[in-house]
Amino acid sequence: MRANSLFRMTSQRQVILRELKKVNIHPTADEIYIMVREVIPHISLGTVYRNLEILSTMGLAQKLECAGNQRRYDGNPERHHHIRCVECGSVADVFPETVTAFEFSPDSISSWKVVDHRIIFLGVCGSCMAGRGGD
Amino acid sequence: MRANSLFRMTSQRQVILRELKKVNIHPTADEIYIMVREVIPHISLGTVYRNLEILSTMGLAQKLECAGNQRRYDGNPERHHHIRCVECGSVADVFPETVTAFEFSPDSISSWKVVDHRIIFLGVCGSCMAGRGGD
DNA sequence: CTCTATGCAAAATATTTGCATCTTA
DNA sequence: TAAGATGCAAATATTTTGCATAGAG
Repeated sequence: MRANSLFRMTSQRQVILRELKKVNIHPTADEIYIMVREVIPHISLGTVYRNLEILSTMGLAQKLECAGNQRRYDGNPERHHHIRCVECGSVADVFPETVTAFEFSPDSISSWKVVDHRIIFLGVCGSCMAGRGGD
Repeated sequence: MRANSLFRMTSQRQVILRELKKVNIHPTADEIYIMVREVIPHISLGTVYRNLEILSTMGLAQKLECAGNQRRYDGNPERHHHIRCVECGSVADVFPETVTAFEFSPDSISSWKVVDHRIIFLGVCGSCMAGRGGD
């Protein structure tokens, strides 16, 4: 992918983006591959990886800052945070409006130019709490 | 690794922890492997992976919440945040004292029990800024 | 037409695991 | 001396890439 590429909107790319936007589970590349194959049976996993990368570059999706060991993708390109279940690993969205009065002193990292930040909340999701018997 | 294991402090485990604590680059398993081999030439990469996992379980080190594609480890088990360079991928510490007046309304994630949070700052590190010609 | 994108398969990375043997407690 | 740990190598992911061909603009 060159710096000045003109990206084309192929049917594969459209379907990958549409399927990614349909779900809120922040799927891995492999999970997206499975979803997209329902629509384009002969699509290859390589194409899925390449397109997720390109869609992120285009600003139409995003690679998650973090989600355990495997890379996950988010069809919502808007800036937001996430919460991950420490028991089952599921990931949900936390929108910035939720976070109030957040400030930090950039002096402590003065040799850096701070551009942005993302917050990862850790918690226990509803279904895992239920599984624990409401603990 | 069983739930009730009694962990033993082997020389490999000691050296891995000591080398990990020496550096502040938040190394990958492979980088730790290279450092430890200076001391224990015949150690295996599998042992390094197993011990990093166990040391994290023991609370003597931690796996980083996030650091791009490869897993990274931190010899400082205290709770703290990180900043990652968007250009070169290097990771530095940001201690919680830096972050003031941080609050969020847990209502928006009411079905979850929020346990903790980590902040990932994104920025450009000193050397990448220098490389850019001060931009 | 030109240049990007695709499918396929192989390669490159990254991490985990089985097993015989060694060590710690 | 029993249970955990190691080294080695093979097995598993996971992600990237080369190449001939197809397709978008």
